[in-house]
Amino acid sequence: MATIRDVADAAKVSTATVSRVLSGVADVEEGMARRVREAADDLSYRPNPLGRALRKQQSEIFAFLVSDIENPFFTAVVRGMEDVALAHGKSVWLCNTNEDLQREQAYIRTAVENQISGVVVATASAAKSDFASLLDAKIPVVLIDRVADLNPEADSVLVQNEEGAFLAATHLVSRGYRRIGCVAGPRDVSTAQQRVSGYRSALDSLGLSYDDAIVHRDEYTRVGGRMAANRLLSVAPRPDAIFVASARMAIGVIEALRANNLAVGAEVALVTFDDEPWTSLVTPS
Amino acid sequence: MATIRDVADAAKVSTATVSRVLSGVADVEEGMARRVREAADDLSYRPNPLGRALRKQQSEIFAFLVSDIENPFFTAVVRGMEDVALAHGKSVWLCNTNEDLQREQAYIRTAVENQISGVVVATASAAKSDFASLLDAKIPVVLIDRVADLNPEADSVLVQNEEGAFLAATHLVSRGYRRIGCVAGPRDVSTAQQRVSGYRSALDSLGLSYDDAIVHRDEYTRVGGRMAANRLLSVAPRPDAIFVASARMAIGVIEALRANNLAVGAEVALVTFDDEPWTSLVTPS
DNA sequence: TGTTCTCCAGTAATCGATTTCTGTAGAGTG
DNA sequence: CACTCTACAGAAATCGATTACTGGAGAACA
Repeated sequence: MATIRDVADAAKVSTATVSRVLSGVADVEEGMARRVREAADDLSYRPNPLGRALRKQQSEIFAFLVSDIENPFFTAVVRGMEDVALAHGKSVWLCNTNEDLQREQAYIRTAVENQISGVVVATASAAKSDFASLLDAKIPVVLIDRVADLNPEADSVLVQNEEGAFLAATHLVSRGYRRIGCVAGPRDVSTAQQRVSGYRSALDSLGLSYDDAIVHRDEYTRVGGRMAANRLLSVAPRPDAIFVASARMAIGVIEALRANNLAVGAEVALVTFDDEPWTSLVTPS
Repeated sequence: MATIRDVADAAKVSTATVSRVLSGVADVEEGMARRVREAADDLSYRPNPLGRALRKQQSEIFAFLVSDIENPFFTAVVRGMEDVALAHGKSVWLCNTNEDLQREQAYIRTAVENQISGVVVATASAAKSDFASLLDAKIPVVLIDRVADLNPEADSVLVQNEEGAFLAATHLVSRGYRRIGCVAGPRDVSTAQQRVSGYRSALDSLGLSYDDAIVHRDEYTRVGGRMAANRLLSVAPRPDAIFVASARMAIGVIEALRANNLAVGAEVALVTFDDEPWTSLVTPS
């Protein structure tokens, strides 16, 4: 691994000149500049990112704090981020917080310490996630998919959760279902709140009453879906349709319906948020 | 952010002593050591990882080079790696090579430059992936899921691909199917080679002949599965069963069968490698 | 008492870059 | 011709840690 010293010696200039030539921050006499570029090329010199970050107090690395790496929605986002970052010569550091606030805080601390140049984050908790330490360190933050109550000023890229849920519930009503249950995500995740809210306002606007007994929350996972569905199906009178707030959960919900010998789409209708590859395989799709 | 200088000043000792106390490499008089620990505590000092890595020529970061972040198999691996790394105070840097050799090489270069302390990798190509530069830099490498022909000495954690494929094909034969096609992964990925090999030896051992015309390879994706299946279904005589070498591909295969109005499990039987959540939802499961 | 050894803490070098400071050569001006 | 200004390159400081080297104090021993 060649260092800037090696390049400087080969080109018979000082390290300052090498730095100036390669970063182009100041004018350097052309003959000298050419010698430097040739030496750098010969030695296939690449600046040591650690030395550079230490001095500049800023690394070339972005972090993506994702709440659940197994969620296909986020993996798709990762791919996009990485394409853009790589095209700009930066790297993406992917951190799985696992919906755990402490783990999120640990990663935030690591990001600050490593002088990460920017953070994209899907928060673990709408109410309790806090990015003040990043903002204090002047590290740009972009929220994705989920908002954070403590940092309302942060930039964000969101899904139209409320509108989507409204459409889904409206669809069920338009097909004649009247007692529509809801399997939703955790209470302190913003997307879960918004989807329940959209579901509720659809019922309201269509003259149906909202019934808390048939709205069940659990984790955004297959197991969470199954457990919420089991609670939901034990309520009398049983719902004739279910709006599920996540495709991950929908797997568990369908399993629960089958375990109860309820024909999906006939005895109990189902609409889910998200789009995962397998949704084309079930009947009805 | 407190630095070692701040701690040294607060405890009225030199930075060398602070370093020695906190890392415990040498004996320091107890009164002094206590002052240092208290000062570090008061200032909630945490060593700057960049400064440390630069001096020690070794960071506290592991990298996981994954060939396809959207593959649930790898995301499950990521979660496990992260649990262990975090318990040891290390971080995991996740890099999606997207089955692209150039991207893999770019990430390897970045890993070397950042003096990463270890790399786990699912190779992009069995024949062409090369980790010599990591090994030269004395960075430990562990291969996961896929082997690399150029680095046969590397440690690896693998799946029993050949055995699994053997069992799957044998299962189909035991159910009475005789013309068993195969939808496999890319030719230069080791898992794909091994799964085809297991499929083939099952046919051999059961007295069925291997027919290259009904073995079709494509990318380990839904689209790859659909395309391979379409090619497979156009062969006469048509196979009465298919061994699919990946669950991702199986989604595409099932779609192709349906598009051709072939009842899955009746007209054409199907067994797939892997286990994804949705496999319980299709009929037969 | 003088010499050697051990213990331990401070000084300074080091990792590899960037950037401020300093100095020199040549051009421009009165 | 003397002075000022500009351009540009090298010297040195800096980022924040670790660690080799240095040196002083006290113990051990002759």
